[in-house]
Amino acid sequence: MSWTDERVEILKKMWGEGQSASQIAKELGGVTRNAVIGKVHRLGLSNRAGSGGGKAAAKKEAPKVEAKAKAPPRAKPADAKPKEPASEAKTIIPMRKAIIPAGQPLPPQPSANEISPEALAKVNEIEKKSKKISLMELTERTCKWPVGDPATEDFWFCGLPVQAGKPYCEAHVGVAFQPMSSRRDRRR
DNA sequence: CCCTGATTCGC
DNA sequence: GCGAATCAGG
Repeated sequence: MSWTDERVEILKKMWGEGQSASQIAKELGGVTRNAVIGKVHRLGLSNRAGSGGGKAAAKKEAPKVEAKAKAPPRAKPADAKPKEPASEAKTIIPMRKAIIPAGQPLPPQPSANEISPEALAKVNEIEKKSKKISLMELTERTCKWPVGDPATEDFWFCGLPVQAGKPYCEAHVGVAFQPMSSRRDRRR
């Protein structure tokens, strides 16, 4: 496949809409996300926040001139801390009080100190689908949200896949961490 | 592990 | 110009 005008247009459009490179690649077909990213760069629109008139694109220099040989030195931290989730903690629901050091800006203060009903409903749903894994089955990419009573057999961990470095699945993240604000409006 | 974009460099 | 391999991060 080659970058025809049409394909480039689609690329520009989708990239402008904030679509990810992989999504664009998938849409276009015949190209990988790397190809898309490469093209984006070549087109000079890598920075989605195009400098509309001013060239303030001062990025940090990356003097990494690695030899292109083989066997790159992969850093392996080998760091594994299983944390300590269940322990006489029936109600682990993190309640975020006002533990903010005074004198801070606190820009987005939505005065909503409750867990959104949506999030709760979501949790109820996913808990049905939860994998009910045990403590030992927890990995870095399984939701560590505890469900049930640790003192009984009715206890398990959600176990659903987490996304980024978060300890919980998407739904539980929503309950654990108060969203800065309800984001129900989408710009488009 | 999944994902994201950024960069390099042989082609 | 192209994009796989790699890097860097969530």
